[in-house]
Amino acid sequence: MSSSENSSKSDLITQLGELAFASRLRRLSENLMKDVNRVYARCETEFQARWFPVAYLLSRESPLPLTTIARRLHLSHPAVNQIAGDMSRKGLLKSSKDAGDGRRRLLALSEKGRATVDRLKPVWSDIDTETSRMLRSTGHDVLDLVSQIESTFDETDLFGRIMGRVKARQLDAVEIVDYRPHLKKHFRNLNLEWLREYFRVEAADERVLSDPNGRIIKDGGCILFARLEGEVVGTTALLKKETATFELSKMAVTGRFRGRQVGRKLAEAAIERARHLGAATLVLETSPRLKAAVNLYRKLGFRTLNGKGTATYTRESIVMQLEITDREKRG
Amino acid sequence: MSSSENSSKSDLITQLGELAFASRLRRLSENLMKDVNRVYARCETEFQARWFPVAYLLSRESPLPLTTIARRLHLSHPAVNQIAGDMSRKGLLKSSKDAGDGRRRLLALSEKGRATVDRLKPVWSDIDTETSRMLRSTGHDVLDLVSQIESTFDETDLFGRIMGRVKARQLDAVEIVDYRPHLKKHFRNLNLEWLREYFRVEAADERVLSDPNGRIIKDGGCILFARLEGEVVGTTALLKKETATFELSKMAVTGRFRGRQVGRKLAEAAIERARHLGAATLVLETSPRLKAAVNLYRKLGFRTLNGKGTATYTRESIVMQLEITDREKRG
DNA sequence: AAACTTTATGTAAGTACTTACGTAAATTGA
DNA sequence: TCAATTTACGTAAGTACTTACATAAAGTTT
Repeated sequence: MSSSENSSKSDLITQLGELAFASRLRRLSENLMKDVNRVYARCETEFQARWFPVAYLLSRESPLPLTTIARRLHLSHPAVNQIAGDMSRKGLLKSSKDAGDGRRRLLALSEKGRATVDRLKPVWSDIDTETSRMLRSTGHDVLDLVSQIESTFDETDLFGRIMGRVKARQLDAVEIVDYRPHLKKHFRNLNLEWLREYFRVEAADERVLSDPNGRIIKDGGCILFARLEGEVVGTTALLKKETATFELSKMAVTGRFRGRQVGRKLAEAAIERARHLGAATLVLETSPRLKAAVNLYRKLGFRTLNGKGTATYTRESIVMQLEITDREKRG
Repeated sequence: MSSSENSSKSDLITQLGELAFASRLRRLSENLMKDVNRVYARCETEFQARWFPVAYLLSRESPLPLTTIARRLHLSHPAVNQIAGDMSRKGLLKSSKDAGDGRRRLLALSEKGRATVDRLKPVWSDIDTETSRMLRSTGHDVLDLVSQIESTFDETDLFGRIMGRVKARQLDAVEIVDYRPHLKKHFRNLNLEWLREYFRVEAADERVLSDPNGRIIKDGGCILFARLEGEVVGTTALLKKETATFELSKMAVTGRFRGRQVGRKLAEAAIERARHLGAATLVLETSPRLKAAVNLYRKLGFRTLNGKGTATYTRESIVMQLEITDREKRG
C-alpha cells in the first residue's frame, strides 16, 4: 500500500501533526458514515446510519426510557429525542408512558421497525465484515487502539497538562525588579487601578501609596515590581510587622495582563524575599470577593486563620498565614 | 474523569465494534477539540480552535485565494468563507481583490492577526507536545496509523465491497421456478404491472400474456418465475426464434422488490436455460428508457446491435445480443 | 466574437450533533 | 409534610460543518 500518497507534503493537515489530529478523525468519521449511508440508500430508503445505535439497542432491550438510551449510547438526550422523532415519523418506533413514572417516555420498535431491523441485520453484518477487513489490513487492531486512546484521554487531564505548560512559560516571561524611585508612580497607579475597580480608595491607602519609601522600605520592608513585554504590569509589597513576621500587601496587576501568571510570580518572589529577610511567618489580609487572589494564596501554601486580623482596611475580612520553614527552600 | 463508564463492557458503542467506529472517532474528535478550545479560552479570548488551520496556513503563505485555502485544508469553500468571516469580524484577517483575476479574493492575516498568531505559537507548541505525549503513551504511532487508515480508506471502495456482499446475499435469496399452470396469472399480472407503469399495454402483449402456454412453451420456449419471501415477485420468458436463437422477453419484477437482484437472478437463470436448450445466440429488445434493465443486460454480456430489430412492440428501440459460447459454461 | 464551459465566490439551507433553558414529576430532607 | 432538589423530557438555539444553488469573471471553442 502506498501510504506515502496521503501523507505527502502537499497535505498541510497531515503536516500539522497532533494539532489537526481532531480534524482528521472527524473527516475520517464523516467519510465512513457517508459510505454506510450510501449502502442504506440502496437497500432501504427508510433507514439512516445515525439511527443504527438506537435501533440496535432497542432491538435487544425493548422498552427503554429516552434518557437511558442517551446514557447508553453516549449521546445527549435531545439527540435521541430527534432520532426518535425521525424514526417515529417513518413508523419504525412507538412510544408509551411509563405506568410507574409519569415523567418517563418508553421507546420501543414498532412492528414495522422490528421488520426493518430484521431485514437490515444481514446488511449490518456485511458492513461490519468489510469495515473490519479494511481496518485489519492496516496490520493493527484499530478498534482496540481507539479504545486505548479513549481511556488514555479520559485519564489524562489534557487541558490541565497543556495549561501547566502554558503557565510555566508565562511565569518564566515575568521579570521581577526591586523598588527604585522612578517606579514610585507605578506603585501608586497599579494599586489605585484595582482599588477603584473593586472597592474604593481609603485614607490609609493614600498614606502608603504616596510614601512607599517612608511607609514600607524604611520600616524594613520591600516593594517588588513585575515587568512583562517591556511594561511594568504589577507590584506587591512586604511590610515588616514584628521580628520574624512580614505582611504581604498591596498586590496589584494591571487589567490587560491578568491571567498571565504575573500575580503568582510576584507572590512567589515575595515569599522568597521574606525568607531572605529572615521571616518565619508571612501574613496577609484580603477579601473573599477576590476569589482568584484567595485561590492563588492557598495554592502557595497560605492557610486561612479563624481569628480576626488587624483590619487595617474596611474591605478586608480574610486573614491568611504562611509558615516559612526551611523545607520550603527546595523550590 | 470517570473512565470506567467509557470503556467497560456496559458501553454498548464499544460492543458494536466496527459499526459504531465512525461515531467513536467523532466523539473522540469533539472531546479533543473541546479541551483545545478551553485552552484558547484561557489564553486568548479572540481565538477559536477551528480557526487554527486557516491562521497557520496564512502565517506561512500570505495572500491566498479562498478556494486555494479550502483545497489545502480539505475543507469546503463555504467553511473557509465562514471562518474568514469570523476572523475578519475579530480583525484578525483582511481580504483584497486579486489584480489579475477579478473573481478572486485574496486572504491574509492583518497586523493584529499576525500578532495573535505570534502570541499563540508557543501555545500551539504546548498543545502539540501534550497531545503527542498522550498519543505516544498508547505505545503506537497513532498519527501514522491514522494516515494509514486514511489511505486504505481512499484505496478501498468500501461502499462497493459492502454492496457486493449485499447483492450476493440478495441473489442467493431469490428462488427460480419453472412454469406451472397455477403461475399463469402471475405471468400476466407481473407483466401488466410494469407495462402500465412505463408504457401501455398493446394488443400483441395481450395475446402472449393470455396464452403463455400456446404462445411460448409449445413453440419450444420457457417461462421462469422468481420467488422471494414466499411470494412470486418476478418473471421472464425465453422465446424460440430459430434453431439456435432464443429471445429473452417479458422480464418483469414487481415494484416492491426491485433493487433486490431479482432481475439479475432471472436473467442469469434464463441464459443458463438457453444454453441447456442449445442456444448459440440470445437476443432481446428493450427501450433506452429502461436504464436499469439495459445496464443489467450489458453487465451480463449483452451487446447493443446497430441494426434495427423486428420491432414487435412500438416501445422497443434497442436490440441487444449475447453469444452463448462454451467457455461461458465455467459459471 | 458569440456561445459554451469552467472557476471563484457568496448565500441559503440542511445535518447531526451540542448546550441552554423550561417544565413537570419524583425524590429527598429537615 | 412541604419546600428544595433531582430527574426526565421537550424545545430552542447554537455549532461547525456540509450540499445545493446562484452569479460573475475567466477561459475555450467554434
